[in-house]
Amino acid sequence: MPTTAPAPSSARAPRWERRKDARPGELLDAALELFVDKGFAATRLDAVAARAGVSKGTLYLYYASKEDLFKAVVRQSIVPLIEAFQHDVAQSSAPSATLLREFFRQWWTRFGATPLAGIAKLVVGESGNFPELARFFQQEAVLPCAMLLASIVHRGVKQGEFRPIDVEASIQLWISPMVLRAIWEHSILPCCPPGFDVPIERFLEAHLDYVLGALEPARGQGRTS
Amino acid sequence: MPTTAPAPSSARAPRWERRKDARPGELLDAALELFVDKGFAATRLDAVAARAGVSKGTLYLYYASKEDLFKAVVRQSIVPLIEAFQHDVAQSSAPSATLLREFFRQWWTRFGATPLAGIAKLVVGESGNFPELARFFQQEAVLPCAMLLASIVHRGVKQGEFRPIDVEASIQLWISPMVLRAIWEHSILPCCPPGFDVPIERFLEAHLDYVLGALEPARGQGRTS
Amino acid sequence: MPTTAPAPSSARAPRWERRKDARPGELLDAALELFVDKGFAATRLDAVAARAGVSKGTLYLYYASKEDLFKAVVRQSIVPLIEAFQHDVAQSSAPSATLLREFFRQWWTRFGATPLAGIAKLVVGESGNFPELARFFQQEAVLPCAMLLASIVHRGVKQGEFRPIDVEASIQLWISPMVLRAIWEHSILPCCPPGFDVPIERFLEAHLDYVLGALEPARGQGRTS
Amino acid sequence: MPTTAPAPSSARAPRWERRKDARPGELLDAALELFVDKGFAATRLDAVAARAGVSKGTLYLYYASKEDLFKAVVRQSIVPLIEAFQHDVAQSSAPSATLLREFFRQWWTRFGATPLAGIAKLVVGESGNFPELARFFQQEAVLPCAMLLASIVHRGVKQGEFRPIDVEASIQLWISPMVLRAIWEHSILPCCPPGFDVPIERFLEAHLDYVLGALEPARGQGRTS
DNA sequence: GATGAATGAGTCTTCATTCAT
DNA sequence: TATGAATGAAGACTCATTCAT
Repeated sequence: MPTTAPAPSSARAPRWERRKDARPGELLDAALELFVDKGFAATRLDAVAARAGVSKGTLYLYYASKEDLFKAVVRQSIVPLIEAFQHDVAQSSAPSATLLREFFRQWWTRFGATPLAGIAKLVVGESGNFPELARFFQQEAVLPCAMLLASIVHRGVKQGEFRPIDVEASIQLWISPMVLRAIWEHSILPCCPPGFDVPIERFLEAHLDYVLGALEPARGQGRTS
Repeated sequence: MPTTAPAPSSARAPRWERRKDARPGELLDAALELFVDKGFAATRLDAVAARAGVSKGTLYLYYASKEDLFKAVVRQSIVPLIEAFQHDVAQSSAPSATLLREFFRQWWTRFGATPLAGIAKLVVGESGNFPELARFFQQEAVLPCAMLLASIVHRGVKQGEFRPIDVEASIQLWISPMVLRAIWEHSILPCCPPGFDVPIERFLEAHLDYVLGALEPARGQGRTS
Repeated sequence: MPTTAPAPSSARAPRWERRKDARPGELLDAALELFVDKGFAATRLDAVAARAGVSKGTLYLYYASKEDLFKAVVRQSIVPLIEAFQHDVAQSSAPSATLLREFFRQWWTRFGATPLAGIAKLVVGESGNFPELARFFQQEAVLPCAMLLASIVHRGVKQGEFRPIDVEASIQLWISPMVLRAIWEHSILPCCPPGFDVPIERFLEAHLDYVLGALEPARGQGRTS
Repeated sequence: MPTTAPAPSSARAPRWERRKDARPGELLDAALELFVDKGFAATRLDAVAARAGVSKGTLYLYYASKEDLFKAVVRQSIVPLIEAFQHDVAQSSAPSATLLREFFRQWWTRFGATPLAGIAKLVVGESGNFPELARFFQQEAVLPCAMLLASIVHRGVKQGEFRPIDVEASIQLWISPMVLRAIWEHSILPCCPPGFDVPIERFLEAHLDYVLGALEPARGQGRTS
């Protein structure tokens, strides 16, 4: 026979590969995208498996149920990001204003522009069905960020760099635009011709302007409301 | 007609309690609560019917499908609220600062503290599955509010009451805390012992402080960022 | 138009009928046959539904799960049969030997030749997976029968019609051939060219012979074993 | 051969613990227990493998399928027991009554008190799904026993030790208590507080009493039924 | 109009079996 | 030979939708 067909033993692609270590991460990645896009109930495990390139049964080797997978997706997306953030940000002795700038810019880079933004939307949307995830999110993502921001502000006030303010209210006010913009980019925006289109750079710039303006010690103390 | 049949409207007890006219609203109310709480997929029509006090089949006399009902819930919750808001707010010739205060306070009263807040959460959560609803929401709820706020600011600037600013960015920044707080109260907050607890009054006060502070014409013109 | 086609409104057979009251019984009958034939795990609900002439979903209107259906099958097959047996048998003041004959003949007519025989086989086979059913069977079927038989024997002994014996052991010995034959006819026999073929009449005759022989008061007291 | 490879058999620890020869038996033992307890369908091969201390894949090195394993369990449990029984019992020239006693006592020792009792329950329970096993059981276990018993009785009758009787019916009647008791101890009894508790010794004693009583040649010839 | 029994397509989950290692 | 990760067909169960009453 004149054909030069390769030996059948090595030419055939294996029907599947054994990738015990890599699988959990791949599954979580696939699941994350779909859960963020469609929510818990509307995500079919078939789709997750297909996207991860495995069969449906394989999912169950790593996660005991759809709910389990869902919780793992949320938990494992949050923890490493938050830890890195806490570790890296605000460790310096730079002026508090600089730290604040850094905080918001980093926040966007690390959360707003990453899957965590999708997770925020997801947790908000599913909180009615998975309250324990909402609690987890609050404890492990929201509060750490808020505390970090609060500590920067407190330091600035103590050192006279900032004027004294209502820190708790301010933190909510200042984090909100970041969080909502992140959520928006994973929900409304992909569906719509954007009404206003403010690029993130300009958005951040304006935000920092206002925040630092409000903290400026020189400014007249209080205003009649 | 010679028959002696009694007048159908009043002569005997009706076989069913209620009239055709009141039904749609009652169904929408029941559906709204459940959709907001659980999302589209996890809401069962049985539950909606039960809450509305009708049978499952009756739903189909008024809405052709679950999706239809869902869209009706979203649309009919938004439209009247927005219309009333546009009509009532900013019709006065009061100082722009006063108008602005009024805008935010009314916003909270009319949206933040009403079912619409739940709708916002719902639309954000379901945008992946119902992009046309997201578009509708953007067009009918988000943009009108944004335009209203923009018009107030523009007027203030033109009349010299406010200093000139980046209006588009500012609007996003200033609406965000309101919207996110509204969403939060329908998602994370009901599940959690609140980490920080800032009452809505204090929250609004601080917010207005910052917004008006940023618009104050007296203040130093710009800041290097 | 010259066709005489019947009016379409009345000619079409309805897609299904509403038979709320009759359904549970029909479902149980269908399930009984299949469970007895194949056991719990190997019986598919599709098959039960098909045999009952309904769709799979209809099963769940009446029984919450496969297990529920299974338990209902067992429970509701046993109770009426046993009650009728207890009520009808051994109410007479006939000679105890006559009563005894009647007991065994009725037992076969009412149990051995009815679905209950299949249930016995089924419960025995599934006892490992459904111990509470085994307990139920013991309490509601086995013990009542045993007590009835015991009471007949006790009466006969007290009245001098029977010689005294070990009642408990005897009851087991005397019920066993009946029960095992009943089980056999629902298990091994349908599969096999029967090795020995003893018709039920001859079987009962021999059985009664031995039982009454053993109870005969005239016979020599005891035998060296 | 000049290689310095160590002798494979003893020089290093084998990568796997056991040898090919012992495996099949160990697998069968593990499978027997589980099949008897749970039946065919409800027994998972995982569980069998775990109990045998091997991996699931290993099962397939010895048995081509679950069904294969099942049949092997039944077949290989029966054959040796029956063969030994046939070989040992009824080889003597003792009085027929003694032989009969021996038969029943041995039957209990060799079957009633061994795994074969579980097999009987299993085959009865699975006969609907595995009729060929039922046939096998009938041929290889039931009939041999019955023939053995029959031959003893026939001999006794021929030698005038027993009175003439309906042998076929009697055999069924006399084997039944043994078989049913054996089945019972592997099904209902483990689940229940026993209603009556007759120890096996007393049970056998009573049984032999009746059987030998019925065979007593002295007794009045027949009885009207 | 109103009901709710009946339907059946759709999804999660299990598990016997295969096969790369 | 032994392993156990991967497969995929099969089955229980759900629930939006229909329709006889």
